[in-house]
Amino acid sequence: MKKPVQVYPDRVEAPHVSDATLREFAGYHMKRAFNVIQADVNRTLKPFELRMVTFSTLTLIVDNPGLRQAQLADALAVERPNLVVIIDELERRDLIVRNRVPTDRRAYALNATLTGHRLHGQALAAVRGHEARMFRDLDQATKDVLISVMEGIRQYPEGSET
Amino acid sequence: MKKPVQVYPDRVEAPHVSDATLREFAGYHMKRAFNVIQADVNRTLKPFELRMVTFSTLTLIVDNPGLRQAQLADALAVERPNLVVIIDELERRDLIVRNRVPTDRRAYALNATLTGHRLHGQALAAVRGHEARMFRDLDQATKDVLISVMEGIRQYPEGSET
DNA sequence: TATTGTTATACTCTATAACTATA
DNA sequence: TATAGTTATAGAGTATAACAATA
Repeated sequence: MKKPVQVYPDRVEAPHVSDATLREFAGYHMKRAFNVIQADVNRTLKPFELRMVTFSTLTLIVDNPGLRQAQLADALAVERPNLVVIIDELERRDLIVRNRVPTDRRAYALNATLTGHRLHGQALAAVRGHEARMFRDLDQATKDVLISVMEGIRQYPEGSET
Repeated sequence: MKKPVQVYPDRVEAPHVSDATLREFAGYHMKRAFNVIQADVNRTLKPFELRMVTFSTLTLIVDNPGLRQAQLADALAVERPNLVVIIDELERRDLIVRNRVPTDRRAYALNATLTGHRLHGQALAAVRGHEARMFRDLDQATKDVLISVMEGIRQYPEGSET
């Protein structure tokens, strides 16, 4: 079977696009790779009607019963107003509940329901499968290096222009 | 069947939030790191009134004179419809021009103007500064590993669930 | 005064269907 | 019929200001 012939008659322009300048930037490669990962994880979570952010949110609530929204927003690096709609969605699906905190009536303590725990267990297994798929070519040492580099970048303060 | 008991009596608040489950995922770390990078590069490009995507687009046009929009969209991994507004923006600012291709009147050949070349030169220097800032703690070997890992992930085909 | 959660809003990014004009 | 560029639209992600209730 032969390649489909792409005819570009007396084309002057290059048939292949050079991205030599962009390729020097690690940030460019990260964006491209992250898009692939994001798409794959969302595909993976689709059967559970979860997205990356709703899965992460549910995970933190499962792991930290009684968490408040402000703490959660901080842990997820999500703005408080944006978290509200995420919490709304999880609560509407009866995966979590907002409980009033008796000692501070401004705040809510967030807890996963039984349904939430169950769904989370299933989704977690699926996400682990996704992770294995995405990083199957990496030995553990390389993956550890990758994670420690990401960790280092994440902790740069906002205005760290030295 | 009884409802799960939701009692969290005299909890003040959890003093620290555990993200132990999420931390096992390289994809989670990548998201967080990429958000930091994205914010920093956009801050860096603000003086030029460019964003990450408009900078990348301008770069490819500078490096590949006469590029067509479909090739560009493919190279940037951006959908064709989304590229149109990006090209519109760059053209409105007189950074690039759409030239008709005489041999194929459906297509445009994209070229940077003198203004576009100049702005790109300045922006490129700034982005190199950003990159040095973000990855200042990495030796070149580690950075090369990072890039090759990202490259590998990026090239996974859409439905590669093995 | 400050904080928690909320509403409203806006801009960006991503994705798909369908149109037009050409090939 | 297929392709290049376009229009329209919709869903997410991200960010800020301002408000009510409470501390």
